[in-house]
Amino acid sequence: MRGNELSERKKLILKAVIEAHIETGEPVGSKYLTENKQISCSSATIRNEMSELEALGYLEQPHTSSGRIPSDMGYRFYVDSLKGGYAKANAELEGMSELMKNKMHEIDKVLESASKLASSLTNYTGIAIKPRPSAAFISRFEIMYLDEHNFIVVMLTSIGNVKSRSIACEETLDRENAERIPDCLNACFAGLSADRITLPIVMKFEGMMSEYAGLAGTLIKSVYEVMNEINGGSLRYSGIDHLLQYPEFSDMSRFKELLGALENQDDILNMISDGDKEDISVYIGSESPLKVMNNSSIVFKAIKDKEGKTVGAIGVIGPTRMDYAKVLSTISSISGNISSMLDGGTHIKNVNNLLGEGEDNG
Amino acid sequence: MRGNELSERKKLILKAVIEAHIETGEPVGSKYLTENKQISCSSATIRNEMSELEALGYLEQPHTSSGRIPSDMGYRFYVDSLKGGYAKANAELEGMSELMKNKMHEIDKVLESASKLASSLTNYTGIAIKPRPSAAFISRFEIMYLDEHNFIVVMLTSIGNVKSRSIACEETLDRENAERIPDCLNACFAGLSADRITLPIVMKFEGMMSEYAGLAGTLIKSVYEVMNEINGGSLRYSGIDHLLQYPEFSDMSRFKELLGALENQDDILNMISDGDKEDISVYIGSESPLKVMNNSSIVFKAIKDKEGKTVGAIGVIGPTRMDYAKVLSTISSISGNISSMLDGGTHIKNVNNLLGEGEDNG
DNA sequence: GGTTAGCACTCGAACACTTTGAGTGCTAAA
DNA sequence: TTTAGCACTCAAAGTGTTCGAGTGCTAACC
Repeated sequence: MRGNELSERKKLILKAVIEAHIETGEPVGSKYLTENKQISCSSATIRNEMSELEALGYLEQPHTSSGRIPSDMGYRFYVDSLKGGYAKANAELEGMSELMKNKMHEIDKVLESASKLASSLTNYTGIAIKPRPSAAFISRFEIMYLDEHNFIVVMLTSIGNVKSRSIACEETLDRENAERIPDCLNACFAGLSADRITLPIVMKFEGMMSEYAGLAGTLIKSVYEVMNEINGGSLRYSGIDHLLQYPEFSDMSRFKELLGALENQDDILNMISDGDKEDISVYIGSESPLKVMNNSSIVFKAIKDKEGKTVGAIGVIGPTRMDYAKVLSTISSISGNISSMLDGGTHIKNVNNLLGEGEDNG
Repeated sequence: MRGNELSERKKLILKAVIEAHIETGEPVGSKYLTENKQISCSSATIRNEMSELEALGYLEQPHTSSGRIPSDMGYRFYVDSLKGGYAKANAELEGMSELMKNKMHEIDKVLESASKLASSLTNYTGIAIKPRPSAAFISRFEIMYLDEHNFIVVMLTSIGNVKSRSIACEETLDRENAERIPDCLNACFAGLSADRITLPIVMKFEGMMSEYAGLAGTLIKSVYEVMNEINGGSLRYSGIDHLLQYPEFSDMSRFKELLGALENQDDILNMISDGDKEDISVYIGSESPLKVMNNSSIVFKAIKDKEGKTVGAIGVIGPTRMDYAKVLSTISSISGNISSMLDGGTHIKNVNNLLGEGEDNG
C-alpha cells in the first residue's frame, strides 16, 4: 500500500460513511449515501467504491448483508485528515473560560474543572490527569502552631500544590520549640525526592529532633505519606453517565468492562504518560495498548506550563464512533486556554517555578 | 393494622422470602421455601401464608403466576427487626481498620477511605458525605512567603481542614510586609462565617491593607472562594461499578437515572442532612424523598466527633434488595471505628476543637 | 473504461405462534 | 388446620415466517 492511494471520490465516500456513522451509530448503506449532495453517483458505484475501501481496510461489514462501518484504520485516516484544521475558536467555550479565570486554584483543580468543561461540551466522559512526576519532592515545610499538643505541618510540593497534616503530640510543645520544627524538616527533607531520602538523612533528622523523639517518627510518616501522594499521579473522571447515552455501551458488560478499566488508574496513567507530549493524542479502538479499551477511543492533550514542563493532561473518553472533529477542537481550545492562563494571564502560577531562587530556610 | 399482628410463622416466612430474594434476586416461590429447614410445612400452607402476607402489604407479586418479592414495607419490617442486633464485630474489618489508623489525614480523607472500605466490604456503592456546616468559618490565616511577588495563603477552617491559595501580586512585597498580611486577615475575617462578613469589615480590611490595595481584592476573593468551598458540603462515591453487577441495574435506563440522581449532589445532601442523627438511617425504595431513588436503598450513619458534633456521614447505596444485615453491621462498625479515632485514639484530631483557647494572632 | 440499472441473494429485525415450567389459587380430603 | 391434587396463568424461550435494507454480480450504456 503506497502512502496515499485513495482517490478523491474514495476519500469523500469514506468521510461520508464515517460522519454518517458517527451521527447515527448504525451501519451505513450505499443508498443512504446517495442522499449526500457531495456524492453524485449511483448507489451501485458507491457499492463498488465501498467494496474497495473495505478491501483496503478502511471499512468493515458487520454482516454480509448490512451497511459498512468504519474500521479503526478508517477513523485513523479521518482523524489524521482532521488534524491541523481543528483549532478554530469554539464559540461555546468563550463564556466558560471566564469562569475558570476567576479561580485561583491549584493546578489539580484547574485540570478538574477543565475536564468537566470538556465533558459537558462534548458529551463524552472527561478525564483530568495529573501525571506521575519523575521525581517530585517537598520544597518547603512550615507549621501552624495551634496549642501545646497540636500543630499542622504545611508542605509546599514541587508540583505546585500545598499539602497539610495535623499532628498531635504527647509531649508539651511550646511555640518557640515548635517553630524550630520546620527548620529541621527543611534542612533534612526539602528538595529531596523520595528515593534520595536515605537512612543517614532520616537519622540526621531524628538527631535534630532529639528533644521530641516521639514526634520525629510521626513527622517522617507524614512526609512519607505526602511523598507517596504527590508521586502517585492521579486521574479523575467527570460525566461518566454521558457514556450511557451511546448505544455501544447499552450492553452492560461492555460498559462494566470499561468502568473497571477506568478504575484501574495505573494502566491509564501509563498510557497517557506514553502519549504525544506536543500534540493531541488520539487512541482509536484497538490502537490503545489496553485491551479493554478496544471498543472505545481516548483523546487527550498534555498541558504545559510556560517552561514547557508537562503539568497535567485533559481529555475525553468515548465510543470509537466519536465526534472527532468536535472533540479535537474542544480539547485543543481548552488546553490552549489553560496554557495561556498558566503563562501568567491570571493569578494561577506554578508555585514551584518560583522556588529556584526563592528558597530560604531562615 | 395493630402493631405486631404477624404470627411467628409469618415472620419466619417473610424473613425467608427476603433473604432468599436478597441472595438470588429472583421472585421466591412456595416450593423453594420448603427446602428451608426452619419452615416445616408444605408448599400449600406456605402459599396460604404468603397470600396473607401479600394482603397485609409485606409481599408483592410481580405477575399473577410468579413467586413473591418483598415490598418496601416488607424490607422495612426486616430491617427494623435487624436493628439492635447488627453491631457485632465484623471480622473482615479488623485488618483494614489498621490501615486507616496509620493515616493522619484530615476528616475529608478519612471519610473517603471509610466509604471505599464500606464499598469494598459490602459490594455496593460507598458514599462519603461532608455535610453542609451550619456556619463554617476560617479560624486562622497564615502565609508562606515565596518571593517578592508570590506567596501562599494557608487557611485553617472551622471544620477541620486546611485550604491554601497561591497568590501572585504585581507590587513588590518584602518578607516583613508580607508577614503582616495574616495579621490583617486574622483581625478581620478569622472566626466569622460568611454571613457575618459585612461591608464595614471588608472596608476595614482594605484600610489595613492600604499599601497593597491591589492585593486586598485578590485576597478577599480567595477568602470568599474558600468560604464557599467549606460551606458547600460534599459528596463522594466509590465503587459505582459495583452496582452494575446487580441485575436490577442491568436495565440501562434505570442505572442512568440513578447515576443522574447521584450527580445531583444537592438533593442527596439534603436527604442525608434530614437523616437520623443518632442511629443508622435506612431509606428503602419509595421511602426515599427522591423519586429516582425509588428502586434503590440508601443506608448511612452520621459520624460525630467527641463533642457530639456531626462532622460527616458514610454509607452505601444499592438496590432495594440489599443485604441489609451485612450493610448495617458494616456501616455500624466502620462508623464506630472512625468515631473512636476522632475521640483521640490516634493522631487524627478535629483541629477546630483545639482553637477555642489556642487562638492567638501574635 | 467507468458508470448504472437490474436482479438474485443474504441476513438481521420484527412478529406471531407454540411450548415449557414454575408458580399460583382453589377445593376437597385428612 | 394442614395437605394433596388439579386447573389455570404467564413469562421466557424457542420456532417459523415475513420484511426490507443492503450487498455482489452481470450486462447494458455512455
